[in-house]
This record gives sequence, C-alpha cells and structure tokens, in this order.
Amino acid sequence: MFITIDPNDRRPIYQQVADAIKSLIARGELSAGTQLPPVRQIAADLAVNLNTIAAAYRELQADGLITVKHGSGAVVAPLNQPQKKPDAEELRKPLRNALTELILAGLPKRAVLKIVVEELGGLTRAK
Amino acid sequence: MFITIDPNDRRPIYQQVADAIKSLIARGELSAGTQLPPVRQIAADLAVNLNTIAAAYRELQADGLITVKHGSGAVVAPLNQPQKKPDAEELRKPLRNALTELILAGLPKRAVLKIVVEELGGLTRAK
Amino acid sequence: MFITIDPNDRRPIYQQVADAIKSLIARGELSAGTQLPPVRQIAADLAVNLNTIAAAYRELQADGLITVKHGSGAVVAPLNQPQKKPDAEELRKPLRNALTELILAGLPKRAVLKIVVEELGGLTRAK
Amino acid sequence: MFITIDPNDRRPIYQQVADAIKSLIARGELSAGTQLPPVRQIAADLAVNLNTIAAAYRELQADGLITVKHGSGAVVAPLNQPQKKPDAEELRKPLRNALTELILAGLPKRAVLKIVVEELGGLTRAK
DNA sequence: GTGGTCTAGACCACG
DNA sequence: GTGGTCTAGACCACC
Repeated sequence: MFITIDPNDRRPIYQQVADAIKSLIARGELSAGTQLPPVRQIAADLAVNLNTIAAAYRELQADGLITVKHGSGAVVAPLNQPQKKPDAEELRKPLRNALTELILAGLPKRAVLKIVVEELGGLTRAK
Repeated sequence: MFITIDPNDRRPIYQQVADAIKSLIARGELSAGTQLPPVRQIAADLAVNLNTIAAAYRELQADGLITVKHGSGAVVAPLNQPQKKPDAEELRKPLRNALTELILAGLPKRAVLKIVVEELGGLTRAK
Repeated sequence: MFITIDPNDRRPIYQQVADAIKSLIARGELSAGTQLPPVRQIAADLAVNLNTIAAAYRELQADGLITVKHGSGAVVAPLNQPQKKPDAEELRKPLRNALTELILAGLPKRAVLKIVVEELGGLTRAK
Repeated sequence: MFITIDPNDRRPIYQQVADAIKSLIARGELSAGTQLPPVRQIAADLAVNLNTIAAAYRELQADGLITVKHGSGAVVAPLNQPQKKPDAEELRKPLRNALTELILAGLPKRAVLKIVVEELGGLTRAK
C-alpha cells in the first residue's frame, strides 16, 4: 500500500488518498475481498489526521468500492456492474476536462491519445 | 456563449465557468482574438455575483488563455506552445484519475477508449 | 511579522502584502517550513478585510512561494529552482524600470550600484 | 521613437508608454531639448486611444522629465538635479522589489549583480 | 463602458 | 480553527 500525498496538489488530502486507493483497485493491486489497512495505520504512515483518512474511506464506501464491516475493517468490494450508460454527462465531464487541459497545454491530439493508451494500459480491472 | 453552472457539481462556480470557457476555446467555438463577454454580462446571465466571474477570468488569464486589457475587455489569446513535456506528472494525473473513474464504473477498456476518441473529436484546437 | 501598508503606494493592498511577505522570505526572516500567520490575524493586524489577505496568499501560492494546506495553515515552500533563464525579458524588465527611475532621479551610476549592493546584501536566500 | 506595448504586461498601457519614454531618455536616445512626437502620432502608431498617450505625457510631466508647451508640443527637460537622498525609502522600494523577485526566482546573487551591471551599462544619462 | 479592488458578512470544506 | 467561496454593493483605474 504505497500512497503518497503531494502538498502542491490542489485536491484535498482525503481526496488524494481516496484517488490513490481507487487507482490501486483499478490497477488490480488491490483485488476484491482484500482487507484494507486500518484507518489509524494509514494516518500514522502519512502523518495526517485520522479524520482525513476516515473521510477518504467514506468516499470509497459511497462509491461502492469498499464495504466497511463495523469492527472488522474495510474490504475491497467486487467489481461494479456498469449502472450508468457511458453517455452519462456526469461520467464524461471529468474526462472532458482532463482532455481539454491537455489540448490547451498545446499537445497535439496524437500525443494526447498516446498518453491515454499508456495510462489505460496500467488499468487491469476491466472486463 | 452558452455556459451553465451545475449546483450539484462539487467544483466552485468560478471554476465551472473557467472550465466551460476553456472548453469553448478548446473546441474552437472561441477562436484567438475573439472578444469575451463583459464580466457583468456573464454574471447577469448566470445570476451570480460579478466577483465570481472575475475570479474565473483571473484564472484564465493566469493560464495564459486570455489577455485582459484593463478598460477594454478580454480577448482569447493565441494557442499556447507546448511548454511542458507530455511526461509531466501534473499533466497526466487528472487524466489518470478520470480514466480510473470510468474503469471503476465498470466500463470495459474499449468503451472507455471509444469515449475518449469521441470527446477528443470535438476538440479542434490541436495541430 | 511586521508588515505595513502604505495608502500612498499605488499598488493594491493585497499586492503590498504579498510583496512584503516575499521580501521576508527573500531575507531569510521566514525560512522554508515556517508557518505563516492565519489570514484572519494579518487582516486584523492591518485592519483590512479578510479577503484582501486571502488574495495575497493566493498570489504567493501561485508563485510557488508558499504551500497552503486547506484546514491547517500555510507554510513557506522550499527555495525555487531557477526555471527561467536570466535573459528572460519578463525577469529583467522590472529591474530595468527600477534602475531607470534612479538614474532619472539624477543619481550617478556609482550611487545606484551602491544602493543595489546594499539592498542585495540583505537578501540571504541565495546560493 | 520605437515604442512597443505588450498586452501580456500587467502594467496599464499608459504606464508602459511612459516607462518606454523614460527609458529612451535615460539611455540618452532622447536628449534634453528634443521635441517629442505629437500625442496623436504616437496614438496612431500604437493603435491605442488618444487619452492613453495623454496620460503617459501627464505622468512624464509630473516627474519633471518633459515640459509641455501649450500648442507647441512637448520637449525633453534637462537632467534632474538629485533632490531626494539616495536613502529615500520611496526610491529604494521599487528596486528592492525587483531584486527580491530575481532572488526568489532562484538566481544566485552573482547572477543578479551581473544583470544589474549589464542593464546599468545602457543607461547613459548619469553624471 | 471595461475590469480591478475592497468591504462586511455569511457559509462551507478541510484537518 | 484553518483557508476557500460567494454575495451585495461600493469605488477606482483604465481606455
């Protein structure tokens, strides 16, 4: 469980932690059924407040990515079934914004697509 | 200039406005040299405070996407030259997060790639 | 943390505050890792609005001179690595204007150079 | 009389024009007694509003650098006698700010001093 | 007319 | 308790 937080990142810490765990799940490094470390341990490792990690877990639970069994920690949930159609605006918006930033940074489309393929290559949790 | 703000969106309003304008620029609907609407007009249209839109313009100017001529309005700046290498973590991270969300939503890689290509198709401001 | 604002100064207050803090950092009176005072405290000390100081902090963060940890305060960031070449016009222009003012005030070059050396002597945050 | 205005420069246009003329005077390219171009001509050359140039001339006059003879244009005034002591805070402040920016940009003191000497070399109007 | 700054005061997000 | 955002409304600087 290697998670790092970047003080220069504009996202709040709890969000960075949640995103990092999401990334680990999507890459298959944390598979369904795996026990997540206790909140206290992550908090200690990252030297951040306990509530911050709790907020991250809360977000993961709200997304249905983990199930928290009171008293016995959290475990990674099985893969989501696609509930939302791929046309859902709320699904596309973050992607569109990310792509827009790259284009406005001056990258040609081919370079952007190349990056997408590279990044997608590391994500194993697809059907 | 159709911009909408979504109260359910977690991003602050000024950020939503800035992103919307970035999107318009990236799509070529606002081309270099085009005059942007006055801050007051956008504020009135969206029924938000003048300062909120001013904050959006401030961000756009900081990103070098518009040039604000005090006294006359703001105009879209010419396309950025790529200054950062496509390997820059800070450039890839938002994209990685967006892709991760789609994968965790249960979409197969092929569907994700299809969405990317679709979205990228609309962005014209590339070489 | 002694900061004063000068109503006769044409720069906006938030800029004066930002510049004052930059000066403190450059002099080594605020070293990397040091916690900055809360926005509210500086605002109270200077008898200005909270938002004005917040704008100063925003500028300092944009310049990479401080890192703002939402919820805990702001701390001085480590020294920037030189990213821009010393030939950059945008870097030289403010200096050129300042020197021009001194020359036009009737000071001989030697006196100007003397002042430069004096001022530079106080700035400790250099290699 | 080559003057250029930079839309990305944060200073207002009238200030850029005034600074440019100050620079020409300090470099000796405009010597005492020289007739300045009519406001209308500069305005036309730079494609800016006439009032903008008038504001620049007003600032130059306030600084005692030009004398405006009603109806017969403006001429460069003779060199100022040093009226203010070189310790005057208001004289040093702009210089200090410029030096601070360079130091915070990561330049070592020697490099800063080198730039100062280079820039000072072009300024001829000293005793 | 344009954008920029500032105030007073409220509410929210974060740790 | 920290900074961030937003509002309503005022005044200023610039063109």
